[in-house]
Amino acid sequence: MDVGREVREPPRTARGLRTRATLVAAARRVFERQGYLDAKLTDITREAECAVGSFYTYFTNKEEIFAAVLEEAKEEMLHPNVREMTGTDDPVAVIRAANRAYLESYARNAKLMRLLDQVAEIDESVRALRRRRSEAFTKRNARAIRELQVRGVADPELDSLLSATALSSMVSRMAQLTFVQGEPWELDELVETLTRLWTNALRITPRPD
Amino acid sequence: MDVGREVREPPRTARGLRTRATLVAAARRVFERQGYLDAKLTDITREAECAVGSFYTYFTNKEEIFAAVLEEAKEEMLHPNVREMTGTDDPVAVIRAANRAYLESYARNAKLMRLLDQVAEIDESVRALRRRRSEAFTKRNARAIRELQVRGVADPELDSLLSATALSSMVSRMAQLTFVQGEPWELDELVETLTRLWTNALRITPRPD
Amino acid sequence: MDVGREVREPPRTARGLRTRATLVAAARRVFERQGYLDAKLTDITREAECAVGSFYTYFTNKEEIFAAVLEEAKEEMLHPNVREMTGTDDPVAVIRAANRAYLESYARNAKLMRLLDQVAEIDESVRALRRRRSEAFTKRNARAIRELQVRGVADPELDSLLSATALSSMVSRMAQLTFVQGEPWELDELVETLTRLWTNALRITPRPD
Amino acid sequence: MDVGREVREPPRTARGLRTRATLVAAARRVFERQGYLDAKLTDITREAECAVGSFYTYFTNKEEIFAAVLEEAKEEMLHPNVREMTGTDDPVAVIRAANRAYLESYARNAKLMRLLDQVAEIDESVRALRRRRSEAFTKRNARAIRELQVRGVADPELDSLLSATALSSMVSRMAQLTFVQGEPWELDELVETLTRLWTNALRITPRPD
DNA sequence: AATGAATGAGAGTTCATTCAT
DNA sequence: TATGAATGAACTCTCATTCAT
Repeated sequence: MDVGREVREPPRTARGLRTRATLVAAARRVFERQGYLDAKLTDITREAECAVGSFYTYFTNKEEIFAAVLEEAKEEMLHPNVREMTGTDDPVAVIRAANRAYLESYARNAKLMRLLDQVAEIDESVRALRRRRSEAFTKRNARAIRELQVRGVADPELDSLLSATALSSMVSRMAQLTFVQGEPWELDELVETLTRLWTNALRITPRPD
Repeated sequence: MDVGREVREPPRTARGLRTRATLVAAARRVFERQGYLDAKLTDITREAECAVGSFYTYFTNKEEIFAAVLEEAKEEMLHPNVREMTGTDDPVAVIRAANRAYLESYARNAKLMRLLDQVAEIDESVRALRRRRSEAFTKRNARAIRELQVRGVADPELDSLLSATALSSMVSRMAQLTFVQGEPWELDELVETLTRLWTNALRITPRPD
Repeated sequence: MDVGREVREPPRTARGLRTRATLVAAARRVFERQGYLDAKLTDITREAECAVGSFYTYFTNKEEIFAAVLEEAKEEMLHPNVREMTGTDDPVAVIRAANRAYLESYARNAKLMRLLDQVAEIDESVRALRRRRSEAFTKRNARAIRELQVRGVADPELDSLLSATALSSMVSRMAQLTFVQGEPWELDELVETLTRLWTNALRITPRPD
Repeated sequence: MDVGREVREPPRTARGLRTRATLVAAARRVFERQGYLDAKLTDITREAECAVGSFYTYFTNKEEIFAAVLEEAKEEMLHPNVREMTGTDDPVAVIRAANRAYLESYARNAKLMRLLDQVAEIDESVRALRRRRSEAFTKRNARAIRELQVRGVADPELDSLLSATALSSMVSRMAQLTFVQGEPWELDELVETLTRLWTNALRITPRPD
């Protein structure tokens, strides 16, 4: 995960691939069950039903297998590009769809998201990874806001990037509170309120036509 | 910190009080410098220039001294009741003042806030403490929103508690991004944009009078 | 032993001094019994009847306690300045006395010398230590040879430093063969033959007076 | 290497012979580069570009492949019988030629000699092998000394075997200091001084004829 | 109250050797 | 024969906690 760390060679045989995959899957279960800190290497190898030494055939340490777990789970956590999916131009509908998609994805991967929160507090490189991902998401939102401003349907006074960051923060933090911390909001309720706050905040006006 | 944990008697002598205070101060420095996890008890006693054994005269473990550090720093982190301070009834001015006060306080205590983030990921009781504090803050905000709705100057469609939570989340997360993660926003810029987003989101209308 | 290695603080109490000394004595026994490589830290603590952790109170690793063993044994291995002791000016007698002293000291410390041989092959810093010690010895001998050459009683063709090194090497290697490798030479026989070879080699002539 | 150790069958196929030879050559490079102790079996197989398992087809352990390396290098390290080569009867010339031959051979094989030193400290059987070799050499020298004594051209007081051992030790140790430890003596200087010390030591007198 | 040495469970890591393919 | 993954005993080192002084 860290730069300059020696990395193990990838397995050359089918058997090796299988063992490596078993270890990554076991690691994910152990991490989600016990948290990153309390997960010991032996917990992982016990869960994978293999010898300690086998761990070191594929990974040099806990960070590295955690990186592998994230790599494995990458697709599960991707934010879809909602605008294209919805096939509409109505900004409110697009924002609503995006919020819903984000919240549903968060709910599905709640355990992993919680894990990411924990590790991000400990490991600089995970923090960086996470920042890179959310930056991409935020920039897309900032571009969308700018377009709305140009079209004259959003508050032109707002800084688009800062606003996108703030509103994205609002949504992601609410997702965290709900699906990780266990605050008892309903998904529909969340989607509606967050969408209304978001569109109000941008002063999105009903289409003039 | 956790319920049911045996807790050390408070010191009875002046000397004891002094040693305890030295330890708490040293612990804060060590925690802020190394983070909670990397802070070893011996680091704390070395920083306090006292023997390891003395630690156990006042605390049973690291969690307990961390609780003492938080207790000590409580006042520093309080959010003032801005409405009373500003002496105005203009909701935008009040919100702007509250946001500024919050952000300034966060900036002042950035190291401690970062520490809290880290420990909250690890220790359930700190997570609970933190939730209690922000709940109090959020409820005050929810009440204020309700009043504005009653007065007819805020969007009546919004759920006041959920909105208060969401908007508070937005501000606190931006504080974290700026003062802990190091995002390069300016304080004034932040205050203005967040305040505008917040008041827009509530659709606060200019006073009818 | 190595430069730049963090070193443990010396003990502050009598009890600490005692434990440290116990460990060093135990280490010497274990090293002499099993050799440096086969001596495990746990062998040393078991021999010293203390916990593993106590080892690390005083030493950071095996090299460091080995250095302490050498430090402790330093005096035992010193080469006396024989010339002053013999109180004679007869070069043959002085050389004989020096050789005897050296061989007797080697015989007394045979186990330690063997240990030194072994560790010198492994640890650069021990090799350096050893070179420093024998250099001092050799330089003294070179000076003595030069004096004899000046007095006209030794072969003036010989390079004094190279000759001193070679003849010292001869003696020390014979000591090693006899007392470490177990070659069955008698001490007296060794003293006489080495002395005769040494004085012959320098062509020390009977005093002209 | 040790008696009673199970030894692998020699390879039966050409391919097997090739693999074995590759391993021995690789082992020598790895040993000379890293030293015996730091050479791991995987280092050797990696250097030989073959699988770990193949190692065990030909050797049972590290000692055995080291023995094979020595076997391979045997001829390189042989001490020629100089007397026959020089074709002269002048003892000084013969001794000079022998010393030069020895030192040149040592210089050529310095890396291997250093390796031998290291392994001899660790492995009893290598120590024995080495003793056998130098004994043969020493006995030849002792015989030569005895002849000189009989011919009346060498000090008759000296024990021939002990003297041969001592003088050989002197030369071999100087070779070690120079070509392994890096003492900066010149080859010619060494040859001359050692030869003079050696002939002086034996009190070799100019031929009476 | 203060001291600091003693403790030892527990974690990470290495690597010679085995073995199924 | 060749391959390289699998194994686990063995070792080093850490550090919270105890305890005698």
